[in-house]
Amino acid sequence: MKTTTIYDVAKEAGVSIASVSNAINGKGNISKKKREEIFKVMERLQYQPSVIASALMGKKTFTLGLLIPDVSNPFFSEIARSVEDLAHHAGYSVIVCSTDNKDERVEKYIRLLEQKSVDGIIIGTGVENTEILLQLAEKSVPIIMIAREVSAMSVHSVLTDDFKGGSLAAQHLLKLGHSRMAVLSENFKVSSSVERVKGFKFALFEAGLAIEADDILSCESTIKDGKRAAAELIRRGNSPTALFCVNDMLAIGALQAAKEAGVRVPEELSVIGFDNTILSTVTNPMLTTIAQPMEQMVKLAFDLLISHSEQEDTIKQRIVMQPELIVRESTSKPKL
Amino acid sequence: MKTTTIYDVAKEAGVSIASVSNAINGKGNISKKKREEIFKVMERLQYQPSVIASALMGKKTFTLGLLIPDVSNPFFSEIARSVEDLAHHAGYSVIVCSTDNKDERVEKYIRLLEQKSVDGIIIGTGVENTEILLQLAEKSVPIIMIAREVSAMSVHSVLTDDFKGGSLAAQHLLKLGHSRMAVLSENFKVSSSVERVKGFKFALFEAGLAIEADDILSCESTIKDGKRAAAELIRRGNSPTALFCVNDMLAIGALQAAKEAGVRVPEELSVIGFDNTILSTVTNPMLTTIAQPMEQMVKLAFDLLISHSEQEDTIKQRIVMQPELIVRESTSKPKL
DNA sequence: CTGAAAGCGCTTACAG
DNA sequence: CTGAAAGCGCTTACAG
Repeated sequence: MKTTTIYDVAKEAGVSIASVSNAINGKGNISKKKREEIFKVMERLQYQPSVIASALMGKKTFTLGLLIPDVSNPFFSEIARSVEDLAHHAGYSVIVCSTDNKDERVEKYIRLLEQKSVDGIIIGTGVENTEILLQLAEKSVPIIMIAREVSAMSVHSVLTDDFKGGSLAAQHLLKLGHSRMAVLSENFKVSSSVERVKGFKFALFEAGLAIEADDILSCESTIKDGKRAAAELIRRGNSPTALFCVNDMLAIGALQAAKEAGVRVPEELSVIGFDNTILSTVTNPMLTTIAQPMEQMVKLAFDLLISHSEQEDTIKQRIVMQPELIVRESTSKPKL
Repeated sequence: MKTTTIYDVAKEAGVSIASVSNAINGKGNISKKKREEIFKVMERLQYQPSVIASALMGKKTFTLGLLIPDVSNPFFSEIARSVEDLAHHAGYSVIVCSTDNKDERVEKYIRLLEQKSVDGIIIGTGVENTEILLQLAEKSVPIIMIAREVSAMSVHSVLTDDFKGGSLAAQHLLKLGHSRMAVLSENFKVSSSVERVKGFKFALFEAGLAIEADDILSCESTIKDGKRAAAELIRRGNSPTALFCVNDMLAIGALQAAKEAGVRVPEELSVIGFDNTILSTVTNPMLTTIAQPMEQMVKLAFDLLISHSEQEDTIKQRIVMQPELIVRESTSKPKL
């Protein structure tokens, strides 16, 4: 079926295509009468302007790219939803790109998004080879980082104070009376994880405690991996009384490992997560965790991205948000 | 920064833009020498063809739309990931559209997708006013329904045998020895839910049992709603020994209600869900549920959509997949 | 206030 | 094998 074009409505309305275009965009001067006439015809013909064509004329595509490690991970799917809602509200659509934290995927996706002339890219994924992003930042497409950071990058970024978040976790555990703690960390290449661990250690240090290198386990970021690592920790015996997990996935793994080993949470082992994903409300016991103000972060990021695309030369901002402790059921005083 | 166009590489390579285009698309005949020359120049200039421009010439946009109720719902975010992977592999990107099962959002998104000339739309969301879809089906953009159905629609669809799924749940409970059961159903407008409940009731009927109208509760599809409905059921007293929830979200709500009321699952109340989302492995007890073969379904849907876009006239297919019972910890024999 | 014309970056017959 | 030219559906100066 032939789609109706601006020519069809121009002919039907007895005007030039320029007038139709002007009517649509509220540009130029058109007599009220003609405008109304044109709108009527558009309606009757069910005319839909082609954003493809108008994009080719240098207008926006009203499409945004969102790079995240994995949409099927609740933390990121929640981000995706927030982005989508804001975008939709502003007339944009969003192309979701799951990178699995693989640089090659990042690169491939970025190239794709460039070819499609997206109006901006929101990056919520880690990148090892920061060259990729630096190059991208040089180009014309506006980008912004969210919940991730690449050092010394000249791009806007909005993130949580991960160091503070780690400290918060430690302080909570400290206050409950724990002194022997362990941590499950994601792959040390993820900057946010590193910061969280640092913050955790620092708070311990301030309290006059130290954490043994042995008690900091590194693993991938899946439930399964968290479970494996936690199981190992438990098997070792002489276990800590509390476990800080750098994200909720790992914490859930830890919960499962404890359950299998017959270790009661929180009575025998307190577990604290990070991110406050929906998962943390679903476990039993429900997970104590550190929340990032994701909705606000997404809002800030989005606004920055969109306004940025208007005024090229704004100074790159780095907005840091405050994390918050959410106490639920997985932490308590250590058993004597 | 001016982006480099086909003209730039043509000039640089000393050929016409037609030759560059031919080289890129492997069309026409170009001497090997010229082709290589051209590719070298493209590389050097970091030339990226504009899909916008080529789309305007009637080529594909290599963009797909995905309509689902909510990306932040694990069931759908898993679908989104599968779709994305297949799409990416085939060179497509996907625009994710969360509809909240609202017709107005469906309409708005569809219009947006049309204006962007997507190559196809995957619909995994319910629609009340089927007119919307019927109209869409008349148009040129190929569509396919997944995990949802709109009666009498002349579109491809791939779905699970929800009736069978409901029966499976009932049979499992029956076999365990339950005779007094209740069901938590989503909004009766969702076709798949209706089928599931029907299947459940039918299996009961075959076993010579009936279910009282009172014991079939309808609610929205959130954890909170499931919790509220289940709490009501429990509060009523004279409770059933088993509860079939039409999806995992509701089942989780039921688990929470039981926990709050001090009703032990599965000892005092068996709970069975539907969808086998990641959530069902995270609860404690882990959720017995009915799985849909989502990956296969997405694969079939995707292939159908893409091939469909090539050959307009294929007969509309309706592919039905078999559900599977996944027994975990939330169901057991009823306490005497 | 309105329209003819050029142009966005490509692809595709069509000559040569 | 190669290039000139028309055209995809728009927008935007520029005349009138």
